[in-house]
Amino acid sequence: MENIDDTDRTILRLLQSDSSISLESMADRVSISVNTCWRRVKRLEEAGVVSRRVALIDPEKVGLAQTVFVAIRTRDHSAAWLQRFASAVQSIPEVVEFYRMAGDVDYLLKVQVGSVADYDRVYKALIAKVDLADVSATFAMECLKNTTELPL
Amino acid sequence: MENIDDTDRTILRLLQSDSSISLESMADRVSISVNTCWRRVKRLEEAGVVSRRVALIDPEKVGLAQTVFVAIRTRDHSAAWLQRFASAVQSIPEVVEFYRMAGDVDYLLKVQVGSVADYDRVYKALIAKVDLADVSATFAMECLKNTTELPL
DNA sequence: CCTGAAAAGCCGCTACC
DNA sequence: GGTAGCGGCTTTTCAGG
Repeated sequence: MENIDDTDRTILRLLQSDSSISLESMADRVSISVNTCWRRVKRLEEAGVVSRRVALIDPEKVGLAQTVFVAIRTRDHSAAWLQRFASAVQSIPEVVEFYRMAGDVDYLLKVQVGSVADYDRVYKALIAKVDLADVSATFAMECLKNTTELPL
Repeated sequence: MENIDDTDRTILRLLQSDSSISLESMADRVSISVNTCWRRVKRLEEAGVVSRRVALIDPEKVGLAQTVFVAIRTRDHSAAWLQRFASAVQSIPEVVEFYRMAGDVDYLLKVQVGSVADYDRVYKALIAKVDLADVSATFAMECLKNTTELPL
């Protein structure tokens, strides 16, 4: 999208903190009419700035409070291999984030599971699918912050 | 919450993939009445299983596509220091995730910014606030997956 | 063309069976 | 757990700047 002005930014800030807010109170806060506010929201949605509306679930309440970061070094660096590797990792639902990195770690995964034993299952599933040079896991002891709100 | 059955899990799966779904189509998919479905959703919300409903924003569309992971080793390990450190880091909006880790890295941050130069500003703000033994950043080159959906 | 007001219709919510 | 009605919100339409 070309133009995102301050009003849009305020709208986005409100929506990413609570998407169940009514158009009326949103319009109030932004000091525009309900209608104009509605059009802006639609425009932001259609442009893909707002990519989706979701419910966030408390990991503790569903027994998935263990976060594990997995640093991976690969043996093979060909495009074809990467393709296979990427789709294999993406299809694992416990892998909630997956990045190709700069530096000596090639890939970084964030895995969300219930226990260390659960992680081990994911680990085994991972190494069964692709050949990896080095896989090292670090476990989170405590989550001090975890937000989906971008700093707009 | 005590009891989360398969029906609840299906509801949660639907909600965390698209919270704008109507109660009607949700009830259909789960094969229960609209009323019962509504009651279940309310119950899950009140129990805090559904912690919030938010809009997700495409980082690329707002110029915040640079993800940086920051590994921190601390000098001081007292409870008072941790308190100060934690609230200082939590108040930085660019820090979207923040974990105390097991292993030789004490803390891991995920920082969402627009550029490497932006990260440098966050870095400077960070070290200005607290005394740290070691801060090392790794930059993500490509995001292959990033979901808020837990593996239920 | 864009904005604001107001009407129409749908859906969430409640109350009752 | 089901049904029906009310109320509020989204969405559309229309008039004015």
